[in-house]
Amino acid sequence: MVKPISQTMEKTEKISTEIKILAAAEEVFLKSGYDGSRMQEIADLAGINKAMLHYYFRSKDLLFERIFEQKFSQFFPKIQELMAMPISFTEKVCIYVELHINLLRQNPYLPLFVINTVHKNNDFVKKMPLLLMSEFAKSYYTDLAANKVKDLNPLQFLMSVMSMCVFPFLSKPILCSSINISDQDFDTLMNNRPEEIKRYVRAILTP
Amino acid sequence: MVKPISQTMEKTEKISTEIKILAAAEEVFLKSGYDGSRMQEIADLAGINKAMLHYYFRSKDLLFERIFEQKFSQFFPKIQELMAMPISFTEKVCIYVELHINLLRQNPYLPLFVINTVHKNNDFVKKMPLLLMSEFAKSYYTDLAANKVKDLNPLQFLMSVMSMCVFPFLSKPILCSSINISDQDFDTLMNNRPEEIKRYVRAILTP
DNA sequence: GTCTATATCTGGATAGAC
DNA sequence: GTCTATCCAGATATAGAC
Repeated sequence: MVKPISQTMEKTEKISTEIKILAAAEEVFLKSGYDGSRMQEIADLAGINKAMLHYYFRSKDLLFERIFEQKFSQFFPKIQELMAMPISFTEKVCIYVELHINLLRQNPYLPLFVINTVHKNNDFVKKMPLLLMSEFAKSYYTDLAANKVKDLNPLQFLMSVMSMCVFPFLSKPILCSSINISDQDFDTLMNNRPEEIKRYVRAILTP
Repeated sequence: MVKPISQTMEKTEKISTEIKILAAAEEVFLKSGYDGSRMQEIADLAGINKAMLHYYFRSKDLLFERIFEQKFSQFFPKIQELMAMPISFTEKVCIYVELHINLLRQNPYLPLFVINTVHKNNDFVKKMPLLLMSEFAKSYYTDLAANKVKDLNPLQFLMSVMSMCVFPFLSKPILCSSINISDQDFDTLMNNRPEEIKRYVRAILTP
């Protein structure tokens, strides 16, 4: 590694070039993906020269990897504390729904970006620790033993909950065109969505 | 239009070049999208020369449009007859689930292809007639008046049903990596999925 | 560290022989 | 209709002055 690590943060007032590049790269890559993004576009947005991108990150591939690893870890909300809480499976799922939808409302490009990248090269995902499902499943079986939830396939169920959270953001353009609604309408829809999903979750899980 | 229309179908035994190109283009574009696809790759797969692609379809854009329009119309299952049937809303939704999942099992690349294309250029979707939602909603309100279904937001509900059908195919790589399952395991999961979703649908809709 | 200029390569598109 | 050869724009990457 011959990459410089930002070492002049305390001396200068202005934001370091490295940070500016990372911010610009994030914006461009998230909106357009790897193939659709141009180094020139990133340079323009960062207000610097194309050559600087290579000076700091060597290649488009390396810059992209840096962005992806950072964003992928944000794709699912943090649920460690959630799992440790002394609440029922149903309640955990309800809180998860709220966390995930709020996260996606703030990062609407995240799902398509992550899915496309993994689809093209699933080596990316192999490096990531992803124990979300199994953590949830444990909690489910505890409550099943206590007869607090209906007997079903937890994998299918959790897949369904995630689907209901994530898919609307992926299909937004089709949805808005097909039923002719505006961006504001969509936002209200997503604002009401956690409550709606939570009703479904309770209807499905109640024994 | 100076494009030749395949006129030698009845004389020759061999498949016309136009058909071969379309088949190859479909495969490549579906797997890699517009940006990720190369004209050379399509030519190789069709077993012909790159120049022929331009002879028949003039440009990459036009060839892509041709493929997209054909595939987009397949993205949602045909539901006209379904709507005309004298069955309840709940039953219609259940049949829809089965139709859509079977369709996607046969065309697993379709969702990502359609979503990416529309995301890049939503002019594509504007040309398409998409009255799936409103047809379903009408049926819902009929049954609501007869007290046969619970009172809820039909748009949110239908969005949820579609999410549960489509999203697993989009997230397959992440899912398989994260819980460490094989392609066969995924296929069994999708084989069982319609029954599982139909259980959820009944639990949510039953008053 | 930052710039300009340039090298190099890739990929879509065309010309022209057959 | 089909091919080979080639053109040319656009994009990544590097060289070298400051």
